[in-house]
Amino acid sequence: MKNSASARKAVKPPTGIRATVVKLDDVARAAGVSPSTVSRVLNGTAVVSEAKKKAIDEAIERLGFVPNPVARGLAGGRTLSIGVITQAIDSPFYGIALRGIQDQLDPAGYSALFVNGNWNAEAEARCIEVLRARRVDGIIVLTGRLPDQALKACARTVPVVVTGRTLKAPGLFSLNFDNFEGGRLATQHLIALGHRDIAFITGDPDHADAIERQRGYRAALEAAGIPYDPALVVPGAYHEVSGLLAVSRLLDSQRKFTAIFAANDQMACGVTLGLQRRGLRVPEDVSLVGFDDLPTSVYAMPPLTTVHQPAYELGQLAASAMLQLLAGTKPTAQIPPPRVIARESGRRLVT
Amino acid sequence: MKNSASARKAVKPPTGIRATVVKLDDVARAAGVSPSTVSRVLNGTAVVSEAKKKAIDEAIERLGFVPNPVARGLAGGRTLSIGVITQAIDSPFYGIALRGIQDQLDPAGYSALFVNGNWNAEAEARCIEVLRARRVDGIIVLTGRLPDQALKACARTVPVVVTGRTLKAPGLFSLNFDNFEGGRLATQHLIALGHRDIAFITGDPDHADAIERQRGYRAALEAAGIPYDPALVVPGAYHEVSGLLAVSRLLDSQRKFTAIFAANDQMACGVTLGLQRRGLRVPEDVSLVGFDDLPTSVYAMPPLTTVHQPAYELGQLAASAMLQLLAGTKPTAQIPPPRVIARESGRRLVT
DNA sequence: AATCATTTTTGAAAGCGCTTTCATCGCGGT
DNA sequence: ACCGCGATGAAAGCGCTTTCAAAAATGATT
Repeated sequence: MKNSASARKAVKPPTGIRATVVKLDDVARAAGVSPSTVSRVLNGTAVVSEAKKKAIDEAIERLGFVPNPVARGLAGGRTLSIGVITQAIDSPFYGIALRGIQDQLDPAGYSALFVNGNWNAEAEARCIEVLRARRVDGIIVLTGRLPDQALKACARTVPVVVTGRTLKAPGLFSLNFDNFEGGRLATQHLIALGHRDIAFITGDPDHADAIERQRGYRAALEAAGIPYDPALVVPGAYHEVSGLLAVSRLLDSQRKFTAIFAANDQMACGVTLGLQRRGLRVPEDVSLVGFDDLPTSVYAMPPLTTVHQPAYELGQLAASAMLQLLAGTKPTAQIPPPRVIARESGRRLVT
Repeated sequence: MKNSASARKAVKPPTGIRATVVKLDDVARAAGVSPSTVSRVLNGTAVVSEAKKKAIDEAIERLGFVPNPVARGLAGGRTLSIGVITQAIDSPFYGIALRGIQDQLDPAGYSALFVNGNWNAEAEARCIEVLRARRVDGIIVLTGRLPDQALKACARTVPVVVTGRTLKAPGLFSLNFDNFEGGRLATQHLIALGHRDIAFITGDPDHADAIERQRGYRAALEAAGIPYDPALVVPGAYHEVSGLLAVSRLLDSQRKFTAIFAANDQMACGVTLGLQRRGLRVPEDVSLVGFDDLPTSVYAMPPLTTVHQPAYELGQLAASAMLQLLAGTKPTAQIPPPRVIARESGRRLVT
């Protein structure tokens, strides 16, 4: 019987450095106060006399005490962790946003817990369950397909920040980028360069932003008095191959065009390749505009003209809105408006 | 006095849906057993009679009980979460590896906690502290700059899987990609195409893999009897701009070359642009080979010949090795060997 | 200056939901 | 009837937060 005990002892201690973790009680003893008081200064839950506060702070410092987030989570509720539902952690666009989130959360002592929704409402619902089970203090949903209702319901339990849609509800803050305006601007840019036969490669029609961008395209056309021609609009799916495919469909259709607006940079990338495969060059033969302004787009061949979308800021704003929600203040963040970044893939039409 | 109590009650319940969470005790009561027994079947910690086991499973199912990971973490030790130290969550290469990790961990019920080391040993050390404070069950370190010693020390407390280096220690498993061979293969490929004046753009010299790739470059040269010329080797830093800069330095040096091997795809991307700025084309004037085989490289202009590095598998392997470590079995995973993917950026040298 | 009613500050103790010892209870073997 | 063994339950935490009540400090009042 003794053996098993000593065996366990022999297993745990080898922790190497600092096997014994300092806990709140140690601090309390060292500072000559009760654990409750330590907890109070730790959380700022109540007023504590200057003297004790100082003694406690000192003890914490001296002992190198770090509160155990797990215990805090169990006892208090707060786990100092924020769940982030991303659709694909390896997406070039969202990856940047995630970094923005982390950079904002870290200094506040919060950790982010990323889960992948894979553009699938059901998976997202499961993600929410996982996050709730883990007692996250808040949930940030990057776009996604969860019905608005589900989000609102969720927001009743835990603060929620959602991007990619506009939604009002208690405990819920939404942050939306003006995709319509972005699409309009991109198209207008092409029109200003003298183009009139502008093809549009749509994004995945399941994404609200894709639809908005297309609306922008139509609006710009209309404003310029150019009739909307469905033959110039080909469906894409937001990834490179779909751009490649789309452009070859476009070429096969025989409908003449001098410019293409692709609903995102990844497709624009595929478009360039598809064009080149058919002996057409960007921008000599066809002008091309993308959307997103991925970091790689600067180094595309040719460097891609595109609509800048502030992914990093998006993440930062979402995270700080969450922090505000948690602090009880009403977030007011706004995503900066879209703007087109003219590079070399677009050129004035010479007749 | 009563007020404050009722006030609190009035605040909590509005939880909306399923305010009352089912807990282990409820299951125990429903199944007519003690909490201990429920815990036992939950964890498979001890043998439980078929009858009770069935009753418990049924109760769990019926009540929709989900164990609280936070409580488990506090009580038992296991938190079912794995810390992952990544250098930059938005890196195109590591992003994919992260997905591999998640895809492997999720079905096992584990969650990944990502923290950024930013290629900085100090930051990584802090990451480890954070992860330990959060009581993660294991730590996966993707490359990084932490000294081997630190990792070994850490492995004494918690299982560690590290990539990008080869290291033996108890509780530690390492997974390394053969960068030397990759570099050799890439160079050899160019040599086989008839090139002899092959420039090399190095990666960040602080990364072990960068050095290995360069060693591979030299080895291939040597094997082919081509003298190593330092004038052909220019420093890069693994990102696009550095490729751009490197190539212009190369061009300025007047040293003639017919091919370039860039230590990663991102720099190759910058190289293409740099070359084009000087009126040179890939592959007509210069053949180019990259390293990594990023998903975007297929759609580069021209599609990039490169050394394939299995990022996704890397993540998967690391994660399953961790799972094995946790299960007490010795992981044996191996990263598949490098191979070059010939696309259009390399072409036979015509004299 | 002494007294009493308040308001603050503080500590004791009861959890949070689960795991894990430790002791107990049956039960077959001899 | 006695020993040993496997299945089970009671109870003691894990490290912290939070309630509740006691103690100390404050101020008003005579």
